[in-house]
Amino acid sequence: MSTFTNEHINCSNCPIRHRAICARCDTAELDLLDQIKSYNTYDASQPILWRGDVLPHFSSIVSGVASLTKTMEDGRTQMVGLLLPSDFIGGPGRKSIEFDVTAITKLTLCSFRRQPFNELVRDVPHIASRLAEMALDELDAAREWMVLLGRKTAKEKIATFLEMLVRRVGHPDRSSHSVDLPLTQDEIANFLGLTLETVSRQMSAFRKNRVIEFLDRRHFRVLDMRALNLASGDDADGAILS
Amino acid sequence: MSTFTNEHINCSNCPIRHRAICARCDTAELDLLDQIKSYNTYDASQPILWRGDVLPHFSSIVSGVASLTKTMEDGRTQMVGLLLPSDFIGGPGRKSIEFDVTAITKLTLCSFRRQPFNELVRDVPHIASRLAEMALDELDAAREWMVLLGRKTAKEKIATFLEMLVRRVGHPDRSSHSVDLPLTQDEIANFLGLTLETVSRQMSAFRKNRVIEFLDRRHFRVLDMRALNLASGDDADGAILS
DNA sequence: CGCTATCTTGAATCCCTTCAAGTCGCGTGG
DNA sequence: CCACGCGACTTGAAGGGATTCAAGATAGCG
Repeated sequence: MSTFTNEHINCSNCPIRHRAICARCDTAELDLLDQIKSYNTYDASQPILWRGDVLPHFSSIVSGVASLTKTMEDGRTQMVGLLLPSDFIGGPGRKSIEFDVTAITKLTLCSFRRQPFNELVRDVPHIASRLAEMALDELDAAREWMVLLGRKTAKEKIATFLEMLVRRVGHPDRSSHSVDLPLTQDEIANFLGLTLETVSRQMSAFRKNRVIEFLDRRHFRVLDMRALNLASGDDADGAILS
Repeated sequence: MSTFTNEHINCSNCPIRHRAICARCDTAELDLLDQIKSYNTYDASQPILWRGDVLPHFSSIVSGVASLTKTMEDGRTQMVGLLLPSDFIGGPGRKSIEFDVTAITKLTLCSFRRQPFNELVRDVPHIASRLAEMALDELDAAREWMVLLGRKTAKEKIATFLEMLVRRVGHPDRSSHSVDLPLTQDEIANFLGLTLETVSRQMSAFRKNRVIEFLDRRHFRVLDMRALNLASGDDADGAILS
């Protein structure tokens, strides 16, 4: 089970205060949210929700990484979302969830009770419009990922994935700092629609060509960002090479 | 260019009145929308927007079918959305669009001017919350499609696609009525992350096995819904079905 | 220091793609 | 009226990129 945290973090110190559902709320609106919120923490690899589960909360990720996956009857698994801080789970008019949610790293959620949260969405435009905006951002990201899943080669998939990691969890000062790689190769395979062997082979190829280097299994550094960009297939002149 | 339609359809007669962005609006709110709306029609195959275009409107599809696609530099194309009546284009905080939008059939859009629409989203909770809900529905659908693109075989992709058509554009009285197939096999291939040859082969296989039959190129009938459900990979055993 | 999860690498296989050569259906113009 | 042309679809054969199967290497942790 998850650990309920009595500690009631003050919103003004919250690391996702200006990116999450509450981004545009004033102090009065934060008070309303504060009355219905609670915190929960999960360990790495811990399941949070199963497909079909009733959603007791609308939750925001405060820290850590979670995955959204769907597994077919024969075991084939596809990750359909990588949830990072400020990403959310649930929504108005949603009693249950369609996917499995799993903590990938140690995780903290800020959760709002469903019923009163729905009322806030109904009554507070700052929350409803921010939620719409965030859902549309996620929708664009999901559609971009559909291009990767449907049309990119294994090499392009890996390059795009590494690029995304650098952009989303990398240090602002790009190449000189190491990037955290929170996923195993098996999880990466499920994210990219590949097998773990193919992920290993492509990663090794990038290592051999000195495009990336690994400090340990969980940390890598980009040595040649241009090569990575070219390999991702998203670049105009990327098609000319490779 | 699109044809501007002077005809000002009354919202109360609108075919998508209870499914679109305006679904929860009262008459006063409809009046606000009415003041900033206009209608446009497009011919089949006509481009509506290109990737990167400035979005002058937030638009709802009133009738017809449109596609949302992304094409890579070397020509590989992936459809990332099939827009049917009540689906929308645009959103608050979106000045431009990330994908190409094309009319697949003759199409009618109901469009709201961007700036005043954004103000309505900001001020009218009925609109903001409905928009959030619709965006979340689209997000779930996109994630479901990611499973198809990442993990399903060609046969499963075709079966899932046909199932979806029956559900979304088919007659309520399932098997006895023909279903409209608005896409060419090339477009289907781009939707499913396949080639048109593979689409043709799999369709032929279903035809030979008498799972479906074609009345003409644009209309088919499902002869064996159970076989289709089994082939889609979504059901444990195909047992529980309508 | 050994156990186990994770990752690597090779070889064979397979599903889908690619390339090629048609057929089909329909609107148009001679 | 029907031949023509063209877009859409079909079908076959060859090829290839990713998977599958199978060992083994590595590393993180007790």
